[in-house]
Amino acid sequence: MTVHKSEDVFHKVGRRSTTQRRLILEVLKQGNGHLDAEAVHDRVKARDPRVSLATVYRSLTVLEEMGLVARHNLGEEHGHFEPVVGGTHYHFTCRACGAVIEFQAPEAMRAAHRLGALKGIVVTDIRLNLSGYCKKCRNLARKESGRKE
Amino acid sequence: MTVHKSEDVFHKVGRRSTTQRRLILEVLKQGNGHLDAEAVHDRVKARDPRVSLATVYRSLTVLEEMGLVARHNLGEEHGHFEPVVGGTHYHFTCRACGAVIEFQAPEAMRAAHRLGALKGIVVTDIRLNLSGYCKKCRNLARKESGRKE
DNA sequence: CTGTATGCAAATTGTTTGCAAATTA
DNA sequence: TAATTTGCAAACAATTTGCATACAG
Repeated sequence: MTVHKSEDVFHKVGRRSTTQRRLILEVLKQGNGHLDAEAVHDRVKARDPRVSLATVYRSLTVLEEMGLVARHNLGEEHGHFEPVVGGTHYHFTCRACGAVIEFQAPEAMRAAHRLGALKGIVVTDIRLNLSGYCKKCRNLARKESGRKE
Repeated sequence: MTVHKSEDVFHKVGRRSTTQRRLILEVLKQGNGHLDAEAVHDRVKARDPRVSLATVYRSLTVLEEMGLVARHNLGEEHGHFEPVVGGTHYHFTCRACGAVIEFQAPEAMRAAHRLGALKGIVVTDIRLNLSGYCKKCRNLARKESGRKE
């Protein structure tokens, strides 16, 4: 009778529901949605100082396997995580201020799948990452010709 | 009179043209196009054993800054590099055999730029990575439900 | 010659892992 | 109680960096 109590999601996949895991998931949901492991760790520590970074990583992996969290390599840097909520969306990252803007791109999906069909490929994952300058930083785009940071 | 001799590309940006840098660039151009730092190092060492991995990394960075080489995070793993040759293209990576297939996607570019215009964003870089199963491995797609590797 | 580039090894960063103790079911 | 999960610290992989030496300009 497929129950849907949030504490139950773990049991459904044969994993234990622990304080840490629930806390981490909660932090991710409340966060702006693009936290890296350390950011998650910081926020988690704020509520329970004894949670280790290792546990954060392990839990993120579990949550990812459960399909509750998605991992992104936004700026080609280290990993960022966000809770899986609504439909698929993609990311734009501002090279100047680091702001992340999400957007939908149905065309991209359609194109990708068309391509797949064309080449006999099964596309299971589409990752579309744009980068550039957001409205605020647009003006700076010209200036930045030298080394950054 | 903008000269275009290959040895000159370095001078144009105020960098020295060294044996190592030229060798690394050459290796990249001759490679299948998606080598990681170590693969580059191996191939370079085959021709000159004293070239260090550090130099490979430093040179790849330089070449990237010069726009001669592009860095990709294909399977969300570590970096892969390929020489910048023709037009823009994107990558599909097979989750089973690791094969990388390049493809064009003009629609994606158009969509991305349209989006940019729409939101007042300047898009300077589009990264579209698909993953799934190539024609060969398509059948395996079903099987893979458990842990991988 | 002057200074940038290299080699080597040590340092960093991001992430994973072994093991004993704590916790969940 | 039995089996996961956690914490801690040590292990790792990928990449970067300090410094003395080698080489390009």
